[in-house]
Amino acid sequence: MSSFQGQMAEYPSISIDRFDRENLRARAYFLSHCHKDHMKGLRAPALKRRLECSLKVYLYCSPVTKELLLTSPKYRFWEKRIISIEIETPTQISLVDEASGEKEEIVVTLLPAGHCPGSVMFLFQGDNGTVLYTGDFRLAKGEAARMELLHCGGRVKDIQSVYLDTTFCDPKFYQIPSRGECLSGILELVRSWITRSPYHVVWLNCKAAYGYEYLFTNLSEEFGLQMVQCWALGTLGREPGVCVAEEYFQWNKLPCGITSKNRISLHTISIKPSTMWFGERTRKTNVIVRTGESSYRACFSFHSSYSEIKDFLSYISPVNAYPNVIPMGTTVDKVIEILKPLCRSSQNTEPKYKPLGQLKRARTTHLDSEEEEEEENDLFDDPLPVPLRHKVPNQQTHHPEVFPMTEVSQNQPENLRQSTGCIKAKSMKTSLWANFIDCEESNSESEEELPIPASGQGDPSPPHQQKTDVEVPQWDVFFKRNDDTDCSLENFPSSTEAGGSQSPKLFSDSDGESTHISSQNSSQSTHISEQGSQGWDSQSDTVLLSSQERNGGDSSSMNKGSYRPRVKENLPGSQMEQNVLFPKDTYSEDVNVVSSAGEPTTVSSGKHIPQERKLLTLSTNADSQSSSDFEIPATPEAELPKQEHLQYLYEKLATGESIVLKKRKSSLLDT
DNA sequence: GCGATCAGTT
DNA sequence: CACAACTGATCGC
Repeated sequence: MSSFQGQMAEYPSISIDRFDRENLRARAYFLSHCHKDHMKGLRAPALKRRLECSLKVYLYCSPVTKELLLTSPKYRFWEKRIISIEIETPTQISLVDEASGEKEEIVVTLLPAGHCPGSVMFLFQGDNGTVLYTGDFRLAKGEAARMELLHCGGRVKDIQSVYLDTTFCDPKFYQIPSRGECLSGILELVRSWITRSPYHVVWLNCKAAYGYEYLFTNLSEEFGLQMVQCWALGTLGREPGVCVAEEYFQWNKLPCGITSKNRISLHTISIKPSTMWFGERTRKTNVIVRTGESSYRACFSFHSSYSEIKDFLSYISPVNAYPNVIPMGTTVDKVIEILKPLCRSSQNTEPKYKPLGQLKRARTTHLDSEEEEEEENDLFDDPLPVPLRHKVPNQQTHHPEVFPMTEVSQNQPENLRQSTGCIKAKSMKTSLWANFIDCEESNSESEEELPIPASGQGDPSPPHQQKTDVEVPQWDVFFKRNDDTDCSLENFPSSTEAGGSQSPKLFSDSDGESTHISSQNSSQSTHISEQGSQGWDSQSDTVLLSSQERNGGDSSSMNKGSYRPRVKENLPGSQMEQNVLFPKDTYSEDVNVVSSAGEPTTVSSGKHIPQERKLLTLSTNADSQSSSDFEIPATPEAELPKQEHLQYLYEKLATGESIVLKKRKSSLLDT
């Protein structure tokens, strides 16, 4: 649970993930992801009033987060005041103090955080140095090294401070199986069960949180599963019997495998995702643990493990690191004690490790007895004793295209945001729950862990530990841009007035290297700031935004076709598929049966379901969301989505409306 | 009645 | 096992 208070020492005029108290005075707000503990005060009357008075205050977040947020009526008042910023697109924001007129420029870059759909880290660059706020994150070892925009000229950027997700920053959480490992284990368990008969089903018993989309997507892809969602919090505005084909089972009986009124008995196992960890020396065991006759716990984590945190931080090697979270059972001091040795300041004062080779940037790496072990540490495997570890090549020139101002995504069809049943859902809640808990809790916490798989017809062999890393990303998609020599952001120019030249229309430098958009005092027009030789001219991929007021109406023309998203995390296909599986929030009434062949079917009575299709029952609570920023590699044939497509995806992601799941990802681009 | 907070639950 | 979110009780406005 984040205990970050919202402000960073270097840039106190902005607030991140906190919107109360001091933060009410912020010049700009940032939201890393849509989890409640990062949204404190976001819909409080105090902030609402502030918005009404301070027309230049905006909230910046990823496009997916924006959609997720706006799907809830409670946050709808933000609609005109949110500016979504594309992932990995450095964007300049003018922070204006409305009282004094004082202005500060800052460049923010959103980096995928791998925590939940839309989750990002914020990299801020400005007069007070470069700082990184991670929000909540789960990044595998080495992933920071693959993030191009954490680098500059082939080196990791000079980062002053990192505000770090330290949820598992405790040696007891030394290792958490990777998503790939966990997925493999779950896949195997699911496979071993559902292949037994058409009536063997799996109930994925997820708690109220979104972030499981990675799991669902992969499961549905792997098995072409039909998925029936059990919206425990009452998103079903229908009679239970209507939700699922009658010839199969009674909706409310599904999770427990009780024989349906009419005929067929289902054999159900429940799989409950939960975090499992392993100490440094602990032999990793199975990522699946049997907890009962027909219940399993499967490893799944939204946060980086202790070793992943250390890998991340030591790679970034900031001057300072501040914990955003104090894990249970530990103290701030203990966490800082862990973080400190990974920071540059510490290494400089007491170098524990003498560099043996060439460094592009002075950076020592300490030897931590409890950490340096076997294959986990790749520090010394490389030819150079202290490898740079960044994998950003000296790319060929890739001229950035004109990035439009990103608030264009404000222009969404209202109807997409208006999910059905948001009012009804509430009233259905009770009865649905009643139906639901009617089932015996096959995953009850009281169940003992069963060391030996129970026998019987329904007994799947426990899957073996998975060693395969199924999540090896295709990193080449990261390397297409060329800004190798583009370090200008590291030495961010002093906050100069954007200066003379102002043009009413979007402008792109002739050499394509730099496009700067800055909205000045006028709320009606957009101006180009010629940055001249201030260092800006080499800032490819930088979008300039102002936190000042813009009218929504003028932005649409800015977007059309001019923006070019990165492939990496914006995999439209996977988002779409995830979307299919995740009707949005409490506002969706649909129960979708999704077949691999296509037509997502809102299950209604009498709909025939082919027998050979398996059913995977998903139970989540209402806030489950679509999509994921997880390490889903780009499919080789994936194309760059167009702006319209992306917009469509973001909307769908947030609303969770049924999206036709055509054959595979690529086809989704064509909707 | 609403929101904030805390404790307990899942 | 934690996490994120929910529920209910309490308190103050």
